[in-house]
Amino acid sequence: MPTKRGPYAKSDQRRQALSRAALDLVRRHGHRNVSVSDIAELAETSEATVFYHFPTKEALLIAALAQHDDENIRAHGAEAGAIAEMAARAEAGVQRTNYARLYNELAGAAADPTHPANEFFQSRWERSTRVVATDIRRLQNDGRVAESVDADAAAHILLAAWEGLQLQWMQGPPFDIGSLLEWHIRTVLGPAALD
Amino acid sequence: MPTKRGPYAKSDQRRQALSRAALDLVRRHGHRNVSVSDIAELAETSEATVFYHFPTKEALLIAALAQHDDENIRAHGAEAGAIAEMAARAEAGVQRTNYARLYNELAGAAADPTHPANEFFQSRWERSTRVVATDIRRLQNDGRVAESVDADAAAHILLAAWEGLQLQWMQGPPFDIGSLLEWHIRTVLGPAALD
DNA sequence: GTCTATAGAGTGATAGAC
DNA sequence: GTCTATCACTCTATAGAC
Repeated sequence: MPTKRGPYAKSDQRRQALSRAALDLVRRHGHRNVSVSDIAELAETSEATVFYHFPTKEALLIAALAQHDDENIRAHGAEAGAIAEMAARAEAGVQRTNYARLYNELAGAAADPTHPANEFFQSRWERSTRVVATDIRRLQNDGRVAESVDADAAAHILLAAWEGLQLQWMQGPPFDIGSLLEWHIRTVLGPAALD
Repeated sequence: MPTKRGPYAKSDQRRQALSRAALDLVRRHGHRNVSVSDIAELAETSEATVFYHFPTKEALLIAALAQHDDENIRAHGAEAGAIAEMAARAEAGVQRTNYARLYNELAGAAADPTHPANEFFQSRWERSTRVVATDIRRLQNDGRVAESVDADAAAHILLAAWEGLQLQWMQGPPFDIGSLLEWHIRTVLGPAALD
């Protein structure tokens, strides 16, 4: 992995600039209204150059998702970042709506193991599950969740339900996602989990 | 809504033929490997004609999803169809894998309310929730599920978790989705729900 | 290693013929 | 109402210049 001062410094910088530009434009206009040449223009390079650094438009959009995660982790620390990432879809505001739409579409497309976003989502999911399971074990140590609860299974299900609920919520019509999630957590982990 | 003998008979037939051809090709090759002209060819018409009947390739693919549902409902009856539709993603085999990939990708894209597939998924989701909630109430009448369980909330959460699990399962690596679902149902509805 | 020029395929939009 | 011809745009692939 080359660093900023390594032999691939220029490529790294270009890729970064392109990821940032892509994320910026996606947030403002939505990924369907952004063309590769728009991104190239904002990053002050040519469309052809973009396709030297990224094989497809999709690959560039995946890099934009990763860029978003990086920003969150940088802003809130690694663990907070991992939790924040799970909440990404539930966030409000136009910026995040457009981001979440890209996220959802790529998450669906990544159901194909050969899809370039597959690896990204797989490791993201794995990280999220680990963080939540750890949190559940902490609650068990505190005596707020019964020892009989299978922390891994519970983390798995809680995240899956979260994911499904957020997708459904974005497809509308609106419903109270917060209370449903709370109800679910108390049902799975026990009534004292959120106290 | 014009019927087969109404004034738009020809258009209806074309649309049907195109939906069928699209579904057929998607199942065999995956939607990313199918071009509109491939579909036109199989339906024995021209690419330009396809774009007269469907505004975009995506609209045609949505019609293919609906075609799949229609076939299921015709084969298993309306209620069985509604249940079968929920299981769509968990189904095995190459045919259904390719179908499920299209389903997942469009479901994610439909998180945008302006997306043409939004209405399709919204009504599908509404139907599924209704069927499952009804089933839960039946179990309550039979005394196998406690009356204290909120049937609507439970149906909501069970379907959301199902959706999320299946998406995650398709993104791999494999895990035992069946036991997780069973565990979840027993946790939410009570231990006797599946007896 | 980095970038450009260019050609090709696929998609989407339009005007007009039947 | 149905269909065709045609064009513009975006994305992809490749060969080669710097």
